[in-house]
Amino acid sequence: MSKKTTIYDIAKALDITAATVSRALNNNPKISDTTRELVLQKAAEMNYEQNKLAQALKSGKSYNVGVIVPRVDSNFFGSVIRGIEEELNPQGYHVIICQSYEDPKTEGKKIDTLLNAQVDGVLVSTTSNSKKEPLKRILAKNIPLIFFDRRKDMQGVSSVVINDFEGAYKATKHLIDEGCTKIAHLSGNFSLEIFRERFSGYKQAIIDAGLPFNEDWVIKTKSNRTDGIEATKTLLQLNPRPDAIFSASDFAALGAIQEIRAQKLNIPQDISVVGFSNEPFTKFMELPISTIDQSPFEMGKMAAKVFLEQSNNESHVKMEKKVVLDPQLIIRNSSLKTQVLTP
Amino acid sequence: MSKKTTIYDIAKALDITAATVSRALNNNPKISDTTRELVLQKAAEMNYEQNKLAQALKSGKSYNVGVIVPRVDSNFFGSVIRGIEEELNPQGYHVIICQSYEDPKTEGKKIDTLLNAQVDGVLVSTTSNSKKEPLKRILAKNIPLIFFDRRKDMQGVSSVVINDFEGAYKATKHLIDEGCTKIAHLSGNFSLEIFRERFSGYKQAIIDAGLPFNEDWVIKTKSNRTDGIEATKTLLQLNPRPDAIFSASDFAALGAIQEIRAQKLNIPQDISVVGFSNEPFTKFMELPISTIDQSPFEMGKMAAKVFLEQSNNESHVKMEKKVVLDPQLIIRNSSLKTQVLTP
DNA sequence: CTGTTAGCGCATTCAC
DNA sequence: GTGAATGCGCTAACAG
Repeated sequence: MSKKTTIYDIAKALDITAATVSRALNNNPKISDTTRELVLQKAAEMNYEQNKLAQALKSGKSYNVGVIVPRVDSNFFGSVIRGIEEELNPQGYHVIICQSYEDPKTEGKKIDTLLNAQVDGVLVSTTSNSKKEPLKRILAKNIPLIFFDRRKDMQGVSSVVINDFEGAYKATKHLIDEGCTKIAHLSGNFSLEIFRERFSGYKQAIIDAGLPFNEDWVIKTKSNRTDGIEATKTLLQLNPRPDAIFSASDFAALGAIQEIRAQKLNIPQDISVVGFSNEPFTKFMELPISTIDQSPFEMGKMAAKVFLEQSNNESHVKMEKKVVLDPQLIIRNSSLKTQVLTP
Repeated sequence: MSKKTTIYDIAKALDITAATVSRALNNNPKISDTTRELVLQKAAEMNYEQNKLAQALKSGKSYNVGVIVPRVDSNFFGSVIRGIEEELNPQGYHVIICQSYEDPKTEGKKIDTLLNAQVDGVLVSTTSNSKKEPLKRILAKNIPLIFFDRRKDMQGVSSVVINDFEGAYKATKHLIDEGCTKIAHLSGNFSLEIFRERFSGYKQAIIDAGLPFNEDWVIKTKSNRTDGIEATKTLLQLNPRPDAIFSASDFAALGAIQEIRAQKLNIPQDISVVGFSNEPFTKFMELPISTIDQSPFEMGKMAAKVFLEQSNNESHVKMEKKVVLDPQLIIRNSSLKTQVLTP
């Protein structure tokens, strides 16, 4: 392996100084076209490649941003990350991925190692009970911190989320429009704002429609199939029995559907179901599931854009920007009584 | 914001020299326990945090590894990345994610920027026609290069893949065991080794069973639903009609199933279907799809382990390690004629 | 326009 | 054991 060539090597070869080489390479105006050409040519010839590390140390800018998500192997976060990467890479930034595994302690650790690594920004989707201290350490260093999807109430931190209230409202309203009057709700962990909001949207839609709100019809579940099944078992024993289920998660909705069918009830005739997240499988089912799309890809791009803005903002005034994306209701056969969709 | 504290700051505070501080912080044996304690305490007190960038520049080790995948928003690659991250993070490495979008040119660019960023290793799942030059540039720098899932034939490069031949063979054999004799194959892009291997495995299983191999029953498709539908339309017009379809992709298998049902044929009675990849949706379908699991998580962990080995290998002997994971056949109702599975 | 000097923060010689 | 000096590779300030 040939040792890597530095600007000194090419300076020596051209009998000029390293500073000049640097200038040529960085399109510094204070340099003659001829020497610039010379340097560029020689650089190419010698297979010169800039050591970003040295540049980073010197400039204090690493061109790395850290992204912390609970997990990367989920459709939602995968898509968000794709959006982030797609937006940041053309700007010369690299994306460092970290997983918190929903654990606040791990999250804190990852934040610290990212900080050590001198990242230029941190984008995070928080865990259900993130500690603020590590997050504050980011701010203390004047490094842009952006929340996406799951935020925490912190001054000076921008966030990109969807309007979970609105999404839930739309879903519930849709069920009401389809003639449902006894709408149950599979809710999530209330320590996460997103689930509180979805619950509120659900409740508000019911109240706005003049329907009675029934505590018994709200069941907390984890976002998985088995919890959806269990909760639905409970719901189906109720009297009167709900005629619709709005689930705050697609996976729980899937469980609901399976349980409903196991009990030989018809969807959507007997019970309509709407999920949340637009997981890929909801579209592929034989009975496609109505759901709320969170546009994760756009969320990622938007989070990246907000970071870039913040990053380029020279002034030391902390700006706090809240971007709220509009969720989209996707109506499929699991909730469509009034007409049949053509696939 | 207080300026970040360096080893000089803490040296000054203790009236010793930076070198000593560095030694204390790095558990260098040549230092007295007392001063070490003193330094550690002061460091904590002053909120000292090591600047990995400076360390990286000095040591030549960035503790960053680059991972290049066609896309990050797929279950398979998401899981692989999770495995990689899970294995590498405890060792102090950060994972930088790049997407090639299946484009060899983009792939080359990402490789170069990763190289500039001084990554300590590159793990890549190649595109269908990756150029070797950028990949060689990695090797030329003596940086470990590991292929996973999609490899390229290159000397001195380790790889972690599954045995695609075996997977396809198992799937086809299973269909034969179930009594199918006219087995069609939805194949993928032959410029990717994985699809060539799957085809070979399919063909071999048929030959080994003494069944006739029929060219017409092999159709090239992209890994998506619509291509699966189109190909299946063609297959169903054939005479004799195939009684099974082994698809090299779950998405194409899904399309096949939808088309078969659209034509009022029964699965698996009339036609059995087996996919490939164990995408999450295959399990959730009302008619769960038999498929081949590629254990992406293990693949990621293994790729990371191979990197670590290679990285710690002091000798300049290039080692080439090939890890081949065993694919697992997952039998579900789309191909199970002989008995009914309890879910 | 170009050369000189200095420093980003750290770890590693070499002395003592 | 500890201090002094040096360099990783690059860029910026200041001269000229």
